[in-house]
Amino acid sequence: MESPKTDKIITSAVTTPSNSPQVQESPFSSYVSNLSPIKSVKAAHVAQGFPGLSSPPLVFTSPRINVQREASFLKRSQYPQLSSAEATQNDNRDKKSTDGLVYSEESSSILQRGLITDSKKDFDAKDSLQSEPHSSSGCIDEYLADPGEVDCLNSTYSVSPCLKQIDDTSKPSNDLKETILTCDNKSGLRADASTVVEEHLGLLEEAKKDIQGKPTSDARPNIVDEEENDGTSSECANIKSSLHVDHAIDKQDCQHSQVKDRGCSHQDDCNCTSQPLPESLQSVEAYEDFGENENAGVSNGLVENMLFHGPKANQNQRGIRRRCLQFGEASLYTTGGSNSYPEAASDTSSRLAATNAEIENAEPCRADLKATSGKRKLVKLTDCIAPSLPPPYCGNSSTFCKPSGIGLHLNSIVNAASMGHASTASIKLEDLYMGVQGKKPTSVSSQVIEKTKSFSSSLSNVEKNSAGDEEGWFETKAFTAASSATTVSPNNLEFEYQVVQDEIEKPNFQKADSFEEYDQPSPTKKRKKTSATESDGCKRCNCKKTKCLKLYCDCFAAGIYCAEPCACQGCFNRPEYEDTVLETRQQIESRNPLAFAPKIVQRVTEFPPNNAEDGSRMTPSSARHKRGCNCKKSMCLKKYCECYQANVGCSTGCRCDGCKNVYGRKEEYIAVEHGLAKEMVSNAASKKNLEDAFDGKLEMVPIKRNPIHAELHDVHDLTPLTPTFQYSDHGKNVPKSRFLSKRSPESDLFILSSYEKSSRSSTRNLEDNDILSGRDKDLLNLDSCDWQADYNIGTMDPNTPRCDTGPSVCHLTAPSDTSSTAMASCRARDWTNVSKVQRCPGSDSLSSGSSLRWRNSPVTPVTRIVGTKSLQGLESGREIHDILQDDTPEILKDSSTPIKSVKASSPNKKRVSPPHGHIRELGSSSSGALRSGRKFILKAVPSFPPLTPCIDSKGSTIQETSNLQDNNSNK
DNA sequence: GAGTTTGAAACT
DNA sequence: CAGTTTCAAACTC
Repeated sequence: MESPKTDKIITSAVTTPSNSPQVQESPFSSYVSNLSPIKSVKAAHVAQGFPGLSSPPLVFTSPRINVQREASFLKRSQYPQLSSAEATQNDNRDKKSTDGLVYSEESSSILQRGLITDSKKDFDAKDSLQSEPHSSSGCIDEYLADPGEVDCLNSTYSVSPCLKQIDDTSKPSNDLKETILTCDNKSGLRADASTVVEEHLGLLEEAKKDIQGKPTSDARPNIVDEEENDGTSSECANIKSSLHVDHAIDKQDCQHSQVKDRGCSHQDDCNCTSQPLPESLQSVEAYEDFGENENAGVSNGLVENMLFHGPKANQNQRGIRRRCLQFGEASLYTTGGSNSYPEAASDTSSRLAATNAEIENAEPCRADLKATSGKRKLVKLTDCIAPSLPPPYCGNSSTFCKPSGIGLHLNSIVNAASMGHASTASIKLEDLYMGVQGKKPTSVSSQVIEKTKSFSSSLSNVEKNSAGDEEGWFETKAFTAASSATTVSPNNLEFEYQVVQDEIEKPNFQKADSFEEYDQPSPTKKRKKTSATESDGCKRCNCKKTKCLKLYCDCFAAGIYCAEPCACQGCFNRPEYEDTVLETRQQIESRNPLAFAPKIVQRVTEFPPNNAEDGSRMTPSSARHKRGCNCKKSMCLKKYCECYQANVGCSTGCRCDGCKNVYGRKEEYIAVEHGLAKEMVSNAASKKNLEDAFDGKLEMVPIKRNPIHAELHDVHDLTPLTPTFQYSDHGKNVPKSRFLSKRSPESDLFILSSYEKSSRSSTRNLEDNDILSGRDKDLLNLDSCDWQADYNIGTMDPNTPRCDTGPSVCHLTAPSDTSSTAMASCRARDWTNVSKVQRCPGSDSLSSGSSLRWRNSPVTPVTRIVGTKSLQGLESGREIHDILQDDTPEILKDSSTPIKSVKASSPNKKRVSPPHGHIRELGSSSSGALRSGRKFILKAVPSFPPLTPCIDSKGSTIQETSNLQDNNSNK
């Protein structure tokens, strides 16, 4: 392998003489990849490792991950010192390890090997070619799994340059195979990729030109690059359907993949990079997928091709896993990426011209992407990178302002981050990284930075859309991603979202500054803007007495370690005190399982299709605070109010006095809910009809239902284990459910239940909707996509394909895999949701997604189930959305004050019809999209082990009623 | 920048 | 579960 690699390397070096960026990339990418792989793998493991800790793992898993990372970092630090020869040795080691890691799949193993070899080559090439420190290579070497990542990184970077070249040369390579192969073999991308990729890129560009005929070629090429890099994600998005299935197959895988995705996101483009070592295969597949995607992208039927490829990839579980991961990330990308081609050609311009706030509402990323194709690229990159960055570090995300996100903590951080520059974030990441390691990869970091800069510059050249700002932005992100990857795993997701949003909103960031700052080792103090103020755009804590080990500390509450920007005193919320942090977290969680759960749950207000009603009902921002505020003097008009701070309206859960929340008054919310309840009641009349329909439906699709039910049951079983997970996402959905389940006010359980319901509903819906008949798979896939999308995004653009949603779904599933990552992801989603909400108050989808992640993260099983559910009941996705939307408000209320929420629920109680079996209920709920969604939620609530069955019955009844109506209408 | 206000978190 | 205290952020000057 090595010899060929060397050859490839040589070739790559030769081929990329002008590819300084690649060279630079190689070190940087390698560095990043090292981080990401470790993180991803560890993160996943960690997350799993902390099953006991429902929520804590998520947040704090990162620390563990960090620990591992630290080891990796340490190694890295060492590597830099290592000679190139050592680096090569390391590469060999990695190869060996990777070989051992190679999972059952032979193809995957082969792919991995190829990747590894490629990566090795790349590294070697880098070493030889690049003056960059060996560290990167060494790091890469250590992380066998990373090779893929490295390759991805390299490939991504290289690709962009290649794209540039191609643009110039516009090579007519029709060799899809070659391109694909290169894609598959990331390493090959660099070595061979230089040529092949260029060709491929050239083809792509040509195809784009032909297809699109739009001037956005630049943007597209970038997009292509992104797709290639993230292509897996994009593909995943496209392949969502398949993914869903995959998810169903391997929930764990999905989780891992998610984690990986996170890692990937951190790493950059390549979701692949994030993939754990064993999943290197996945990465490879992802690459393959990318290649395919690219090709597809070239052709108009990108999405379709993607879809096919998804399944093609055979992609066994691994493939699926990857996809999930990629999807998760891809979701961000895919929305843009997947859309990019198909949409880009047709829609992008229009979209760009007139970004549909609504559409974008569903997915901020999308909107952003749409806003500027170039941004899309950036977004992708940013997505990748962003995740890596810890929320607090998040860059400026100027636009995002506040992620009003799900987690206040996160939000706060995010907000601050939004204010700050992405560059700063990157710097912070480095600081964190250094802090974690106790070392400062000064040389490496500086080199990396420089490389990234140069690379970014090259990219910028390549990408017209990105323009200089984007370049800088990209660079910073990439850099940050690398750094972040090293440091914070859990927060990555949040970070990503923030970053993405920030990028979108404000593509320009202080790149140079960030790098420069970053270069400056002075880790914490220099930048810390004394207080957690947002001056940097990154909020940070200023704890003086709590040692940053209490929820008072935003960092701690957000599940992230304190970093430079923090002005805390006697801080123990640092990687070196990981054990302490974890213990503390556990303690806090023991008291309140939802302590670290996102505080803000989004409703799926937008839900467009069926639910104009819901939308109307929903407050401008469907998101709500789980527990609600308790403001007495601020009238919910100041940041003292968590609801206001999160840019969400107050709900029934709030105990505020004289609420004047500009985002939605409690009274209004209640009124809306009442209206909903009335509707529910009216629908209840049709329950019988629904039931009948259900019976028939059930019969129609017993198999699906069975699996779903089984899953649901499992979920229920699981739910008790990890209440936190459940609650988060479903919290939104919960609202309804909360009526049903009074148990946990905040309880994730509600959320989970909602998920379950959603899944059930989805399944039901599928059945009810004739999906059961033969469409099941397709429906499932599609539905799952939709569902996921709904679930994640909450508000999918009607226009936007499921692809967008798909990624989100993946994210959702992914979080579950790794608690830490999940946390991050959840946060990220929350943020994203929040951000979206902020941007687009109407969109609730995002919040829901975040919540999902939470659910997933804490309770991997739940997430798994969810994934399966999503798969099964993709169609129900809409319903889910509806449910989420409807639920979200309730959830918020519920979550915040389940009991309190009960008031709101009271109306529902009337409607609730206890008796119906869950299945029926589910089925019924499924029928009615919106209503069913709600119904599902209700049912879901009961489904949760903790939740009282009575509540469930109620919920089920309600949903059923709604479903009945829907069914009736359908019939 | 210091001091005050505010509400969440923690404690009893 | 309610009340009180502690805490850090938000806010004001």
